[in-house]
Amino acid sequence: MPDYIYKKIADLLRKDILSGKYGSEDIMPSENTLAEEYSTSRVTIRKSFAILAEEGLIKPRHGKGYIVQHPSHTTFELEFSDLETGDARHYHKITIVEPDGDVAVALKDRTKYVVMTRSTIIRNGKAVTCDEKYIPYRRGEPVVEKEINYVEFPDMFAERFPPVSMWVRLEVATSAAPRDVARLLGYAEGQTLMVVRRYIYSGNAECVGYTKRWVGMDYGPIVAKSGYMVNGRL
Amino acid sequence: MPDYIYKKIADLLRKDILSGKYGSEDIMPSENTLAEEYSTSRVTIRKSFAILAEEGLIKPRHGKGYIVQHPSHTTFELEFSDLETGDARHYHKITIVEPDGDVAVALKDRTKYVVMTRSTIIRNGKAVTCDEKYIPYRRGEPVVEKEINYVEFPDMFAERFPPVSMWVRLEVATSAAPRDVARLLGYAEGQTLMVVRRYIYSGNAECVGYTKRWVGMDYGPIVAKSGYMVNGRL
DNA sequence: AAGTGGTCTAGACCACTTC
DNA sequence: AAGTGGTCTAGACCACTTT
Repeated sequence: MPDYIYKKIADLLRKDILSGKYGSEDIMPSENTLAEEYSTSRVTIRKSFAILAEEGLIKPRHGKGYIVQHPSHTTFELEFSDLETGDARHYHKITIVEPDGDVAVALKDRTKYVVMTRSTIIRNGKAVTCDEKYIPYRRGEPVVEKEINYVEFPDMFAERFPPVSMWVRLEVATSAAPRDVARLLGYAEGQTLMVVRRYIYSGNAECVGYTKRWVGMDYGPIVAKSGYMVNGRL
Repeated sequence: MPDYIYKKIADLLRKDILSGKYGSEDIMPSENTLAEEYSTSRVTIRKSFAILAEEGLIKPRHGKGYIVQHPSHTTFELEFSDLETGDARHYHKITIVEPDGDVAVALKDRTKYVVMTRSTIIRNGKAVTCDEKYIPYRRGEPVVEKEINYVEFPDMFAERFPPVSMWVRLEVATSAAPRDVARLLGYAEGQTLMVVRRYIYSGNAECVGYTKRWVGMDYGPIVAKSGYMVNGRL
């Protein structure tokens, strides 16, 4: 829609890269050359190049020029949130337990007690995941009401930590379902299921939360995407 | 090291956001205000804001101002490549087969024959994954030598498609291991294993390749990361 | 020495939002 | 009408790379 100069030029240059006119390791025309060619200022050309650089198509080299770099497709973007659109969540259990096994390892035995929340995601009337959340227990805090209201993790910790200083490690693996989980999802005990684990770390590298999602066969795969987009479309 | 003005100001503003001085939904001081405050030009302030916007900490609103946005940690970055450092790859089989089952679905029955390559990744003397690759067969092309030499997918297709116009869909799920796979990885037939599938699409949305990785228990989890980085460190 | 990208300035006009 | 971000210009000086 907009006839912005920098955008137009970026589109033209991108096309030249995608079409193969400029191949990998080639050096693009210089900023000054293009500024003159398109009768515009150098700043505008820089803005066009900044777009392509952001997209990973070129890489600037001081004193040399912009070098064409075709992407290698080894980095993927994965979307994963607690709330999936159209799904319902059922809460089954909220208890205070002593951490053991992977929970103790994840939270590094920092606290004697953790709040454990167990819930399932219901899709088409069937439980497709079994989610467990473990949060260090703090004496004197009202537990049940709080935990049940917060579904998204960042909110959960908003009052304890500045949310922006947290980060999450996500793991996907398989594991044998324990009795409770198997029953909720309708499988035999010991059935191998996909498990998504999340470790929530605070800014000072402390693990302040741990979640485990047992994924049923009906849930579908975990999906990630990679590659080069044009106009927001792959 | 560098005492660039725009970087310094970006650091100061970031600190103010992380410390909570500016909370979510707050409006940052205007470009003109900050330009005067720091005795610099508006363009330089814009550059500082551009950094924070790129990091996802603020969002510009035309006519209003820059609005603080604390990240929600639902997007993860996943690294996945054929070559893992320190691992060896053994090739077991290269055949030309008629696609059926998931292979036929993935490649949409576009070709009568596909080249199937089966290999395993060896770690500490043990097969930890079983990888299968399916590529549409083109009559008259030298198959075996080519396929065995190319391990990374982008290279594999470099001569057929401009690599930059490709993208990859990655799926993680579980599935029962067939006989051949189970034998190679040392499990019983039918054992549930984690499976990573990749669909390689060309620019015109055609699926031009399909890979399946059966992941053994010793391989470790698929890992992704999310969160806010400062100075390249989480 | 010449050319490149990297930073920075001091203006200008426009589109959008709020009062 | 006033303030905001969005675009754009025509210069300037610097650091780096190549010749």
